[in-house]
Order: sequence, then C-alpha cells, then structure tokens
Amino acid sequence: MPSPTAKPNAKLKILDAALSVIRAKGYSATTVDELCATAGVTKGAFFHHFKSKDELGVAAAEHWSETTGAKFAAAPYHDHADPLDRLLAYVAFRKALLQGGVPEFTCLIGTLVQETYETVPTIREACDRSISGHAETLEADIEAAMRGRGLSSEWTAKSLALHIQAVLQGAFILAKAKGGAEIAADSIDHLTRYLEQLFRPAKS
Amino acid sequence: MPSPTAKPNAKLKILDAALSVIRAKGYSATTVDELCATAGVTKGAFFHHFKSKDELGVAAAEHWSETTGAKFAAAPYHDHADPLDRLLAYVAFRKALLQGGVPEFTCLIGTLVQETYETVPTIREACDRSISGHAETLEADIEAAMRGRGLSSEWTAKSLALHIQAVLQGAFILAKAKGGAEIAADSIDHLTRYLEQLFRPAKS
DNA sequence: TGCTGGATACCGACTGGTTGGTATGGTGTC
DNA sequence: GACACCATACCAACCAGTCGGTATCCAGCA
Repeated sequence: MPSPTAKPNAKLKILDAALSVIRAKGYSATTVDELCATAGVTKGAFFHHFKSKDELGVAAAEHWSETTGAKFAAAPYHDHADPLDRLLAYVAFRKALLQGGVPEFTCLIGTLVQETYETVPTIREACDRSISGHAETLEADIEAAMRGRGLSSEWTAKSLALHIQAVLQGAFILAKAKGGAEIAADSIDHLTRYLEQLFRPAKS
Repeated sequence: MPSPTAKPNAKLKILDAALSVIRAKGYSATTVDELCATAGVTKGAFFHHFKSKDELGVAAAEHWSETTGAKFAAAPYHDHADPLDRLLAYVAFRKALLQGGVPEFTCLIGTLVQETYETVPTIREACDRSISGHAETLEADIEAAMRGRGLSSEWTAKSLALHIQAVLQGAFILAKAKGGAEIAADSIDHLTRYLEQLFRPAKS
C-alpha cells in the first residue's frame, strides 16, 4: 500500500531467501543471520524492513501467497471448458509440480504453521489466510461441477477444496519422511481417483 | 537390552515430556532446559540418558511409535470380521481421536519430520520407520479387501495405506492452521467416502 | 556382618558460542 | 536537510553441551 516507488531490493531478497531457507530448515532453525547471508544483505537492512523475526514470518507467508497465487492464476489448467476438467487439471498440475529436490516443491505454509500454530498467532493466521484463500479459488469450479451433475451431497464445495489441500500437505510430509516425491505422486493419484468417482459415480 | 532392573524414571519422564512439548512448540523451538523443567529432572539427567538433543529426537520418535503402536493394537477396530469393515473402523477410530486441544491429537512424527528432514538424517529415518511401520499394519486388511472384491487395480495396498496416512497428516496441518479439529474431521469423512467408493463401486 | 570398589543414576554450576535485537552512523535522493 | 535505506559494532539473554561431584545399589570377599 505505501506506493512501490523505489526498488526495495533488500526486502524482496530477504523474502525470497526466507522462502527457500525456511522450507529447508524450518522456521525456528532459520536464523536471521543466515537469512541475511543468503539474501546478501546485512542485519541492519533486515531490521529496517521487519520489526522482528516473527513479523518476517508473517510477511513471508504473505509473499508466498502472492507469488504462488500468481503462478496458479497463470497456469494452463484454467483453459478447460468444463469445471470438473479444470479441477482435475488443477490436481494434475500440482502433481506435475513435484520436480527437483524436496525443499523445492514443498509448501512454505505447511512448514510454517506446524511450528508456530501455538506460539505465534499472527503467523498462524497468515497461514490460515493463505491456505483458505488458495482453496477458495477451487470452490467455484467444484460448485459448478456439483450443479452440472445434479449432486446434492453431504459434503460442501468448501470442505472438498480444503480436503484437496490436506492431501497435498500430507503428501509433502510423506515425501519429506521418505526423501522423495514418489509417494506424494501416488497420493495425488488417489486423490484424482476420488474426484473422478465423486463426480462420475456410476460405471456405465 | 541392558536389563530393566532399576526404574529409569528420569528417562521415561523426559521422553513423555518430549512428546507433549515438541508437539506444541516444534522440535527446534523446544529447548533442553524446558524439557527438563517439564519432566522435573535436571540437565545432568538429560545428558546422562541422551548424548545429544538430536539423539533424544530419535528416541522420542521411537517412543511415540511404541506408545501409539500399543494404543492402536489394543483398539476395538480389529474386532470386525470383514477386512474392509476393519479398515473403515480404523479411519473412524482416527476421527474419534480428534478430541481435546490441537497439540493433544496431532502427530509428533509429522511435526518432527517437517523440521528435520533435511538437517538431521537420523530423525528423518526414525520418522520414516514410524509412519511406514504404522501404515504396514493396514496393508493386510487392504489386500484382503481387494481380493475379497476381486479388485485388480492400478494402485497397491501399500500406496493406499500411505495415502491414508497422508490424509491424516494433512488434516492435522489444516487443524493447526484453523485452530480446531472440525476441518480435520471433514477431511477424514472425505477419506471414508473414497474408501467406500473404492471397495463398493456400483451403486445398486 | 561389615567392608570395599565399581557401575549406574542423577545433580547443578559453568562455558563458549549463538541468537534476536539495538544503537549509531553513513549515503543517496527528493 | 529530512527521510528512507542500509551498514557495522555491539549486547544481554539464551543455548546445547561439559564436568566434577554425590547417592545408591550390588558383587565379592573376609
């Protein structure tokens, strides 16, 4: 809001460093010094832009929401005409994102909230906004798919959108435990199977 | 192995304290001093029983596996005659466990592995053993249910057992983000629906 | 029965390095 | 010359881990 006049280069570099370092080492184990070293700035710059480490945590969650939000908004899965096809293409897109090392494809928000949900309320709230906001981008398509197939159900579009996020977060945890993306991909396949069965119930 | 003669009281108290403190604050944010204070022992006792904090992390993961393993082994969901009923009762049991505060029903292993998967290999491996070992207790029932219904499928019993764990772990993350168990329960309901559709495909 | 010696369990003051955060000063720009 | 931006030096608190010491038990032995 305070006008993006000059190029706040250091701030952006710190935020970008936070995304990668926190995902690899966790929030508590990430030190301000290391963040500064990775970003190539000094501590003075850090505390000029962020009042505290916790405030950086909130800003990092918001920065994550913005960058990934833009990434998903520009993704090709929106091109399908049918809402169910869009939803399935979204999940396939998430699966296709499982590339590179584990710290590169896992989610900052899941890592962040695990460590801070009890101790830093502001970060917990930022993580909630991030997950819920992202899930909401799926709700319209889910509702349209439900209407299109005349599904009146015990579950809501919102709960399904959040369930999809839960499966993804859980898949990341398994990938971290096993040190590879394979089981995460398997889990996403199960999710896809669930969605297809939900919306295309009878065999033929 | 060194014979359980005396009562190693302090060690057990430290491990029990670790289960609750780490789940609430995370691994890195948990200090040895706080662990000792919670357990009511001194630092000397801590480092008498554990060479380092990381070694305690491994021991805590193993202690978690043992205590929860015993809990699940004694749970009533095994009583059903049909393997699919057992599997569904297991999931229902997991849902019923969502009682009390978030730190009380969430999983130590998920918290631990998130923070240490890149930095402490021994803890990551202990978490892998814990999750995989628990998932294996479901495989026999899944396989029996597959055979009983003549399902030859693209997925394996092992991948489904791990997918169930993924959903649970993801549900815990959502619960942490939202500060309550409700969405976790919703997600488990979606999982139940998936299992029923998988094993009882045609409507009628 | 009493003595000895070693092993295990535990205590708590201490240490050296690290941490988040501050104080202060410099530099470019309007 | 005010202000945003950044650099450097510094600090008090805190951290994991150490170390010398004590308490208790038990085996062996006279």
